[in-house]
Amino acid sequence: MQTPTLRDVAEAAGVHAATASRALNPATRGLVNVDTARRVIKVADSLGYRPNPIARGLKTARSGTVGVVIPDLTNPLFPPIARGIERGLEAAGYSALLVNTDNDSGRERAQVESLLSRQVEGLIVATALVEHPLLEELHRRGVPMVMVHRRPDGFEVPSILPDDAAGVRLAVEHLAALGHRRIAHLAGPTTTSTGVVRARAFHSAVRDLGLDADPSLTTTCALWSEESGAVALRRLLDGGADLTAVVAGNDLIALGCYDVFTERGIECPADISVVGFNDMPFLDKLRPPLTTVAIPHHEIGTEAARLLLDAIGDPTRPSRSVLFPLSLVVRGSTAAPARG
Amino acid sequence: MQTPTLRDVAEAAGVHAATASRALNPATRGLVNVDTARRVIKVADSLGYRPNPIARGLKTARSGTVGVVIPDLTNPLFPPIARGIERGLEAAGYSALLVNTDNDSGRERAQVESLLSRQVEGLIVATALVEHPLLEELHRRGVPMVMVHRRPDGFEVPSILPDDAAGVRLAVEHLAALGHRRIAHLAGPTTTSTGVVRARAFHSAVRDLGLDADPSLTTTCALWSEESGAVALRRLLDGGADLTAVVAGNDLIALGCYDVFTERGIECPADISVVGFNDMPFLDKLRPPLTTVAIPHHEIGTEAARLLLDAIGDPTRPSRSVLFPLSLVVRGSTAAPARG
DNA sequence: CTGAAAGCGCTAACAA
DNA sequence: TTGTTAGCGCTTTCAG
Repeated sequence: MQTPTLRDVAEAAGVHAATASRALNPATRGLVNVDTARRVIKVADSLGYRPNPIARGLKTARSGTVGVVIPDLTNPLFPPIARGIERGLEAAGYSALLVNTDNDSGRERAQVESLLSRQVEGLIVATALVEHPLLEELHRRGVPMVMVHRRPDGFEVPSILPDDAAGVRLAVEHLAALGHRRIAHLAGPTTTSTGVVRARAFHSAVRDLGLDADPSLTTTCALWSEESGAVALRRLLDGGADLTAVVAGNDLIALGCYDVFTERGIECPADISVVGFNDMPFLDKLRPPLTTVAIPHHEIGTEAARLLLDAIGDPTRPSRSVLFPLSLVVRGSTAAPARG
Repeated sequence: MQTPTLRDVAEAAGVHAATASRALNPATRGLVNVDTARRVIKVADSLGYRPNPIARGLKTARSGTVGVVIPDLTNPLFPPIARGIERGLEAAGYSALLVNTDNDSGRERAQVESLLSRQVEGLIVATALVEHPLLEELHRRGVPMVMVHRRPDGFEVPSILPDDAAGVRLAVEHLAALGHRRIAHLAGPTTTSTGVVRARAFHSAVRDLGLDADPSLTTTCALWSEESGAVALRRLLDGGADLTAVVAGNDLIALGCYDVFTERGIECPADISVVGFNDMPFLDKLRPPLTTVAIPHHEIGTEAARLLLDAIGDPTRPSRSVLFPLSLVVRGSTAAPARG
């Protein structure tokens, strides 16, 4: 015999299926005689009854699942967020359906449709390249939604963002405290909001701290990649930039700097200090271990889950966004400048 | 109006819902007049009809989903496997439901139950610590299943395994070719099949190649972790072991060796060469970049998906297992020994 | 080739 | 407090 159905339980307990349903559902248990309820529960238990959420979903249009849209699971940023989300959901009895989009808007649309047709009750979207029309359409359709690491510009959706500006400021303050005055910034692509926000924050931090605000100390990377970072630093150095420290747009860009150091015999941190951003895994294994700004991915995930559950519970609730504080992880790649 | 239902389509096309169903389902389309079918399809298309897989699943007990059970998504081993699985499934129109178990057998059981109750048609299990009873029970229940990176011992389940033995042999051969004769092995935990298999392969490789088969050159790590690796290497060194190279059970263990090198002023590869296993991300960024055995995770995932789809398609098909060839990625942590 | 009718497992009125 | 009756959206006999 296959997994027993509600009817089997009802029959075995000598009650009607509806009564069994009520007894088994904590929310409606109050409507049922305490003894009957107890009996039904016992029978269900002994039969190993598991409610079929599919059948339930068909009736209630609720599935107990939410969709999590991630551009690329192999990017170490996302797994901790995904785990945080799972953790945040499980207390409420929800579970997450993860999908990869590979940053392809066609795939993304298909995946989202598939999630929706599986009756997810809401979406957590962590994509940077989300195609706007899709998001806006979903929002109009009233799909509960939370964005992670990105805020849409046209409309109001709750979002969870790392406080990039504060993070960059931490990095610059740290370098300034060590005595650096000529700090360069290898900004992330201007096509990403993150890149822009961090660059802007860098400039205000430099200004506020009264450091050398030389425009020739800033350059932009074409991609968030090691190779782009290397290219950018070479460009700066070849242009004769006089710098003692670098704030990289993210860790990969910082890794690119390491490559240039090796290539040109530059000592880090003696000649140039470097700060990354993200605190990817294994950064502490580099030589020197990379100082970087850490993002609490797991907490961000948990919070995203909470916001989404809130939105599902009360769709009229005004959308609330949260900015997460970051912290600086000081390792070996930063030190006082060797020269004045 | 919400997403249109089959009835809406049928009505708009002037046919009965049953006919519309047949026309829309490629498998039954033959039973319907070609023109009618065409018309229905056109109407469905123009209405933006999406079949509700939940309703369908209720009837057919098929859901188009498979469950993927992963111990820890933040372990860089697994994301590429997950992506491979997704890729392998998508062609067949299936999608994957990912769950984390955190290596907790209670969680694992709960997650698997939840997957099953969501009508997944099969399971890809990548857990090392899978509690046997669960697996065996699932197997008895006839749940189609594929194991990744592990073979159950009591019963027959298709599994995809990296050819660990061949990988270890590659590592040892590489070191032998460089002139090493006294090679140590920091084995993974004996509680894991991987740990045991690699250790055994190490010993036969050493023997076959006529190297020094000194038992004092082998030790076992309590965990697959950096810290355990460091502890193990210290133990060997403190015991006065005379070695010029180390084959580590995996990359994390190799990283532990790096820590000991730093701690004790040992030069790598000049004093001691190290080979890892897995080719985690960013190993090329270490100083020195780690030579390691690479596992084709993505391909393994794709193949796992294929095997599972096969098993779902024909549950009687005899279970087939595949051993995946590995390759050695030579980087800077291995070189000829400095002394004879 | 197409329609009618039943039912997958569950829940939500409504009635008793 | 419990049972009856529908029906979620779809597929699948079974007739016609």
